[in-house]
Amino acid sequence: MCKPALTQIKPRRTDDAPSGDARCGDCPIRYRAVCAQCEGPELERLEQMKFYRSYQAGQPILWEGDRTEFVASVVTGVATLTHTLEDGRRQMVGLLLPSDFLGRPGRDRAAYDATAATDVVLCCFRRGPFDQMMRQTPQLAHRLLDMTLDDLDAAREWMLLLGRKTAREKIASFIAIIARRQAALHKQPAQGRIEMELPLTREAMADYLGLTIETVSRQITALRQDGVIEVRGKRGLVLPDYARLVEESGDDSDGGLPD
Amino acid sequence: MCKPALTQIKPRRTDDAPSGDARCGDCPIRYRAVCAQCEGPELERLEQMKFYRSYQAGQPILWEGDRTEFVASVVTGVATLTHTLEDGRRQMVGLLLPSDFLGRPGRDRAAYDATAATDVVLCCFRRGPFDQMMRQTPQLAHRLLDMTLDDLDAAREWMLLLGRKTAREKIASFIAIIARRQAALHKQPAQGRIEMELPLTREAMADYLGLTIETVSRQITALRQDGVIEVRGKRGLVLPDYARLVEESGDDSDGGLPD
DNA sequence: CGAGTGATTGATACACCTCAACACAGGTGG
DNA sequence: CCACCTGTGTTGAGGTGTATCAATCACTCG
Repeated sequence: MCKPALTQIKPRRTDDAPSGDARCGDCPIRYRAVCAQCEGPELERLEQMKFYRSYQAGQPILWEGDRTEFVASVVTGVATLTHTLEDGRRQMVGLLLPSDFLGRPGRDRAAYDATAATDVVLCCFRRGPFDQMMRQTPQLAHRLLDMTLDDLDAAREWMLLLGRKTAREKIASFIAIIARRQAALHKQPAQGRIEMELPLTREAMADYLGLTIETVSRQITALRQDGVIEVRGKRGLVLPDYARLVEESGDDSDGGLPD
Repeated sequence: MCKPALTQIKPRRTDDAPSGDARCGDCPIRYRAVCAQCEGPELERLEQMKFYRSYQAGQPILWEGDRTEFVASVVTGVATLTHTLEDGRRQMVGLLLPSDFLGRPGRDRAAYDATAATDVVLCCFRRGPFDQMMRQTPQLAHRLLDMTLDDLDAAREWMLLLGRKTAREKIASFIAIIARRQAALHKQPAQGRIEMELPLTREAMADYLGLTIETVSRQITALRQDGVIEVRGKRGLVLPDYARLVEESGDDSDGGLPD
């Protein structure tokens, strides 16, 4: 049905970033991440625990089945979660943008491959101490529950896309989701003319949408020819009219991923 | 891409079941539902709050956008969550079996349609009191977090199915999931010869798997002709060899839905 | 320059959808 | 009792959207 993954991840590794420089108070995701509702002594405790890690675009973060030593928040960049079948068919099952949470408390093995799609900085916590703190800190557990419920909603929206949308609608939906989340970063509503950057390669988009690279490429070409999008290089896009794109996506009420 | 939903839900309604008869101690899902880790006074408080509702097969439980007055655990039967696009394309996004939780704390509107696939009994809690209790009872919040994380894992497994599996693999995967969960109810591993009952119509299966009714029917016929399954009436199935079915499903390590 | 990677485009194949007819069981009413 | 209807599932013929296979292009890097 689709080609085995031939692409080899480059084996280069980034050393851990010099840890603990940044203060939580200055953190760009301070009020959106899992730590959002922690203050005072609790924030202090997290601050003590945390350490940063950086990954270059294309680097693996975790392999399915690996022991996980840490959980983490994405500070900057984009990471992906993918499932792989024995014969190499791959499906992306999660797209982690800044403030999203990576890892599952109470589970010591990764359920999916995690990969850096762009350069990524993670704010990590060792699993043991973090689990312990979660048991003692209700607002941390509540925040994580909220975020997980948002993830579940996003996953279900995504299932609708995978199961019932055409290739053209899938591409339009994907671009709309990215546009909305980039707009949300600047605290603006997505509307009118938008310039944006795709955070994924065509291959990763294909894995996200349950398509092949070729189909992704063809549909992008088609949307360009129909004036729905303009293409600027490999990753750059201009949306002359966001509403037009949403029309193409198959649903106006496009809920989509949590911001 | 697929036909608008023409099926009309029969307008018959069941009155609420005589509430509060059953004691939590006798509940068949006592140690698997959201209340599993509550004891003593907490269980007592839930017991006071709870009320039962019954729905006949085919009845709607909630419409997308409805105000939700309660959250609930499925006690017996099977319910479904579905998303619908304006043009009528439908995708099931959740399959709720006994002990699964319905509803989202902290949200007052339903995000999807919920429907009784078979006759269903729910153990309900009014939203306000339940939310309040969740804020005061860490083990309740933790249990719900755990269950939500399981749901998220299941949704992601499902995404792999929707995005990358063939029709035949989808059918085999679905049957395997149901077989495993039915086996789990009897606390047995799924293996060898299994007799089972499909809890869904062909239409609901199609909505689950992102297929059409016709394709579902054809693939079941094909699996029957290949000796992978035997068909007993509309809903009955015999699996001569569970392992053979799993082979057909595309993945041996078939994680799937939480039990 | 050549090698390598990511993306585009074209020709063809086929898996699944669409439309349509039919089978079968259960219920209802004359 | 049988004719009729309705809901559910099966089967067939044909069309189409996307995958597959393959060639080429644009860029970057050594």
